[in-house]
Amino acid sequence: MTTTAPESARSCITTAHRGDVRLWTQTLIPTSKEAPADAEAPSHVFLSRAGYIRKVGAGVYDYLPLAWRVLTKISDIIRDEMDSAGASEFLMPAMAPMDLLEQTGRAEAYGDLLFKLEDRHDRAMYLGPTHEEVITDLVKSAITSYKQLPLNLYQIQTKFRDEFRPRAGLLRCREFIMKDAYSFSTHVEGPGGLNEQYDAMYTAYENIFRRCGLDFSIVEAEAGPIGGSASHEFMVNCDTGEDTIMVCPASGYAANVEKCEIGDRDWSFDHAPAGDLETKHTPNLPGIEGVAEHLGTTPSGMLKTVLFQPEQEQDGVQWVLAVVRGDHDANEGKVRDAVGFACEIADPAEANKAGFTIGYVSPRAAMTIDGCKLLIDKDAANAGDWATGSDKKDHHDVRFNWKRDACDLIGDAAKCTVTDIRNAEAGDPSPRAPGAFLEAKRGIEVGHIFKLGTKYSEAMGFEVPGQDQKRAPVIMGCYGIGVSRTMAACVEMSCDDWGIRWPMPIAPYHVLITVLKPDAELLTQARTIAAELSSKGFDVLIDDRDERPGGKFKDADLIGIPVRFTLSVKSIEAGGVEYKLRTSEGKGEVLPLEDAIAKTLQAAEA
RNA sequence: CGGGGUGUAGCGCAGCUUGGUAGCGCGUCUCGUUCGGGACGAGAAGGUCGCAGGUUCGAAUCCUGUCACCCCGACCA
Repeated sequence: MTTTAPESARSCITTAHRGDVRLWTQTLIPTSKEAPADAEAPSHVFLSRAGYIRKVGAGVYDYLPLAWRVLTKISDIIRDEMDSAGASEFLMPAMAPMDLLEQTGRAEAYGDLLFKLEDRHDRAMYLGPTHEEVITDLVKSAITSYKQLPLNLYQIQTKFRDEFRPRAGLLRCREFIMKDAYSFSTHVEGPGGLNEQYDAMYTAYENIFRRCGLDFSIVEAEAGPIGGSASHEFMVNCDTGEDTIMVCPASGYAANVEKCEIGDRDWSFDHAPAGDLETKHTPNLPGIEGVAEHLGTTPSGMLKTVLFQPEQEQDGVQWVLAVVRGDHDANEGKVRDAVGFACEIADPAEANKAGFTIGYVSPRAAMTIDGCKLLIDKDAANAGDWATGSDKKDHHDVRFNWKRDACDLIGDAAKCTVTDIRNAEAGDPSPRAPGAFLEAKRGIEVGHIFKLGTKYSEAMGFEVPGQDQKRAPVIMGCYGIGVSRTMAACVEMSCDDWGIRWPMPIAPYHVLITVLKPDAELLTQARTIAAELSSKGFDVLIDDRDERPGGKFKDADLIGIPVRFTLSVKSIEAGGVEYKLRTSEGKGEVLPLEDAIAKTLQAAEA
């Protein structure tokens, strides 16, 4: 059977909407003078006040028409670039049976972060925080040969994560919109391999965030299970960001502080003791600053011994003691890399039972307690005059000297390693350029790409036969963009005291026509101008409300449309419309209509 | 999950100590005057004071429980 498309459909070869014209009174833009009491972050305040979002519950928001237009524009850019990079859009369900997550152990790994529910037959279900299992299950059933790979599928969908503490409006919510893509390959290197897929996504992401008009950095992130530099984060640069990124101005190296390497530092245990080891009473001093002050030193003169436990049993190693300078923080990922297996901060009760005095652990505990591995940060492997815990409650030692007081340990390579195990800080030597120093910046993570490897395909038994007729697990990558977070991050990046300043590409409308006194004549004129702009592809919002000028101007600044045309009896008498960019100060200039449109085109090109 | 705090009109808040007619500002509606950067006057509507118990002649207020929300911290593919 054949069917013929109706005549009207033939002219509709594209559904991309450009050149929308909308009356303010025709849509819902509930602006307000005051923000909700709990809003602090600029994006939260302005998106609320400007009528983009509204809180439904903790970390759950309505996206009102203006917000939805922004999200749609971001999504369209994403689709365009993902499609160009060879990925295909599809859609998975938000809800899935729990046994999928149980196959990979993530039902437990996610813990309370997972929204769980039961259906009427008491079957366990969950709302997807991400979709590796669902897609692996799908592709496993559909892909039966290496000839069908590589493949990259993506979706734009609502995700659910029951965050302990949702905060800052859309920046950290429990329900949010995410683009997630998954690639499948039979090999890593070469054509069609994981690396090629990954690089294509890297480029697509660069294009996406650039086209959205964002100021962003690409940083190395905590690596996936494959290891190496297998993960990058895309960060919107902005001082209010939650994440810290480290950059080397000389080499261009940039990394999340969690992951950032530190350049080489000199260290040596060959320092003469400053005097006899002495144990001092330091009661009721919880913080390291307090202890340092009591002992007449500073945190940088102290050793901090952080106790880790292997996540899984390791032969011989039950405890990992990470020693860093008192003013530094031990880094879990670096500790893992140094010992070669995953560790977590030790459970205090278990540690105390094993003989550690949590809060007062010294490196020397490794000498008396079985199964200890000692890691010493390079900055802690120096000099001979440290203050440390003394393995006794409310006591610290002073004038600790590595060579004299822990000789057996530092001489035993099996038990003790000196390496980089702390978080990088501003001013640390760059790992890529000798003589250069790291700088710290703040950012908001809007994209993250991973080389997953075979973690999920192995757990779920997804293997395909290769050309050599051997079955091998498929190699995966996953690539996420927080769509709703991108919108909020953009506001954080680009706003002033009065409201939002959207970049042209993702602004809900390109031009706002503020009709000062919306009588029939001016409104007709506004529609004519809007039609003209629309024909050039601009989306136009006409403020036709019967409000006083002051309120309309305040609202115009608040909602942040990049170009404002003001239409009034005065401007018409003066020969045209008043043209003003949201980013420019003052009143704007009255121009003949064609000049104003020309300027708008210019602004769109910029 | 630890610590702190808040639930009263659409939004922001007072009232609670010492129980007795539920208030203010903004917003909304009506009328009038205004009209290029959040006007002025007059009038009006709108709340079972988070919920459930208890004490009391009487509870927004005191007691118990519970739920929701927020802040700091911890945590965060």
